[in-house]
Amino acid sequence: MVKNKVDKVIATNIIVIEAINTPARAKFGAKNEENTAQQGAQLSVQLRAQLQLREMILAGELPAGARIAELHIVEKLGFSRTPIRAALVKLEQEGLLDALPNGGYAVKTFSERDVAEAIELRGTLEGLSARLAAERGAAPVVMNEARRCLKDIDAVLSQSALNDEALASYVRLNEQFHALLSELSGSSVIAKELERVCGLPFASPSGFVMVQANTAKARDMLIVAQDQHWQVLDAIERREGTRAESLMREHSRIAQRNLREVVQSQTLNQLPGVSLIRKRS
Amino acid sequence: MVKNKVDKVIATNIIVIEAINTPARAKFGAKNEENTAQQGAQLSVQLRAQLQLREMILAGELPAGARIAELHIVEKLGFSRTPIRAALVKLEQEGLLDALPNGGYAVKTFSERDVAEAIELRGTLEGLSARLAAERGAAPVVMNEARRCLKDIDAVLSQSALNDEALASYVRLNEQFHALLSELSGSSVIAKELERVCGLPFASPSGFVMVQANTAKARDMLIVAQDQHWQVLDAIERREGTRAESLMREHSRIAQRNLREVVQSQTLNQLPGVSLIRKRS
DNA sequence: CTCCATGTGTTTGAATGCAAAACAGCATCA
DNA sequence: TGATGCTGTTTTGCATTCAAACACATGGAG
Repeated sequence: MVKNKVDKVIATNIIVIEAINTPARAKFGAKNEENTAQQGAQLSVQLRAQLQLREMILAGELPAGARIAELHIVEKLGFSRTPIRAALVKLEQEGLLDALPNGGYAVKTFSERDVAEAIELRGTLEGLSARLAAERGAAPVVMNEARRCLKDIDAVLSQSALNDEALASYVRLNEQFHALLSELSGSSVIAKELERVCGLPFASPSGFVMVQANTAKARDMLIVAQDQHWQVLDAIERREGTRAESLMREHSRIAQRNLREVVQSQTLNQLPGVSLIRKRS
Repeated sequence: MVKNKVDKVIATNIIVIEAINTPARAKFGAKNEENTAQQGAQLSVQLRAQLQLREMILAGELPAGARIAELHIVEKLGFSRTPIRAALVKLEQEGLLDALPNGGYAVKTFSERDVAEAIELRGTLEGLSARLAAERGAAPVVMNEARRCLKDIDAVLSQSALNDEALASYVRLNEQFHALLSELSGSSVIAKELERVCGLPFASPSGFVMVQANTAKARDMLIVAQDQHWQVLDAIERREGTRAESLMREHSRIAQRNLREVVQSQTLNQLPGVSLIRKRS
């Protein structure tokens, strides 16, 4: 699974942050090309342009708020204008670019408040999904998958100190659980919308998984999150819709807390996506 | 305001239904072209293609679920392939088309359940918006605009029997109020997502406004809805977040009820968009 | 009779050429 | 000195052309 590449940045206070909204969208964009195991080999030019552009934007190579000229991108990526135009349209719909009045695009910037609202939005949608799953009853197979996923997370968290690869496992399993959760409602409409929202920078369920590696505090945070995971499944099983909804909303507030911590510690400009967050509205 | 054209269909039982998701999206698509008063005159070719295509889809001219070949559209609209491709991409992101595995698109079909979920989704998002407005406090100017809008609706509803043009006024004002509501939270992120969801067929706040013209029953329904409008504003003003949220959720269930009635009475196939709703999953 | 292979035609994906519109810079006039 | 108009350059929007992939059909072989 090369796909689950995780960018790690060690900041001053031994804070490890993992931000992985890239894979989620990559899967989305490449939905029809699953047969190509090679990364950049057989994908269509447009898709490659889209992926590379997103990476560049998230890495901050294109200055936030700056106008993007097609020709510059053409020059930079070496593709023709047609697929690049298509990629730009896709990225605009994805929310990473703004369409300018007289043509062209600009790299979108997000205030801290925008990010907070995106997280709130995700919590609300996941809450809706969980409530519907509880009210309608969820498919047993998916429930079993979810339970199994949580058991795996339990196993990862059982160790008292988490190394980098344990953390990577957590992030992967966490993504998986949230994906299963959006499946539990059986609603493709909501699942699609949820997928969209998670594409916004840092709104992804594992957008911030912050760990102060040596202290137990960070692990404790994950323990709390994992308890919420179990309780949500329990609520869904007992058909307690409101409880399930509340739990998912509260669950998303962990990300809110992490967001606050991240913007306070200013040292993290290397993180993919932070360059898009402007300090003050 | 030619833009607010309303398609009216008189069915057997003197049921008048107004469906207007076209103008809302048109405004969205043409956001940067407000200076051009003429309808089809100065708009870019791509935009015209997009609008015409959407109209054709909603009118059912393209068979639901059928594959759309670019060349057919080119032939039909007379534009070149480039702007048509762009329009297709936009319409796919909008949710009216599905991208097929090997290129090309298909007209998306919606089960009754899909539509119900879209409405539920809108209710949830409007609820979130209302709650945030209440918790954070809303901008007084927007609140005043909203109040004024509701007073206008009151005036329309004051007459005991509603003729067609009164109904059209209601629909217009209703759209306006819901737009103001999404503005009240002050969240561009949520507003944007709400706009997206309202683009789905029939998920728009006035997606169904059903009136059995001669009976008082339909007018009473609007009276109820209007009361919810006022109560939401009241809740926001009193900073009662949960109440505001619950009200908007319940408000959306009026649309659910209308949906059920519409699909039961089978006579309405002329309505823009109904052809996309398939009977059984 | 069935199954596989090959060829043709249709369809999308990508590239390039062309024209029009927007922006920047400069010069001229008030 | 400031504002306005003109011109040249850049940039986007649209059309057309070229190439490659897929689907279907037809023919041959087992």
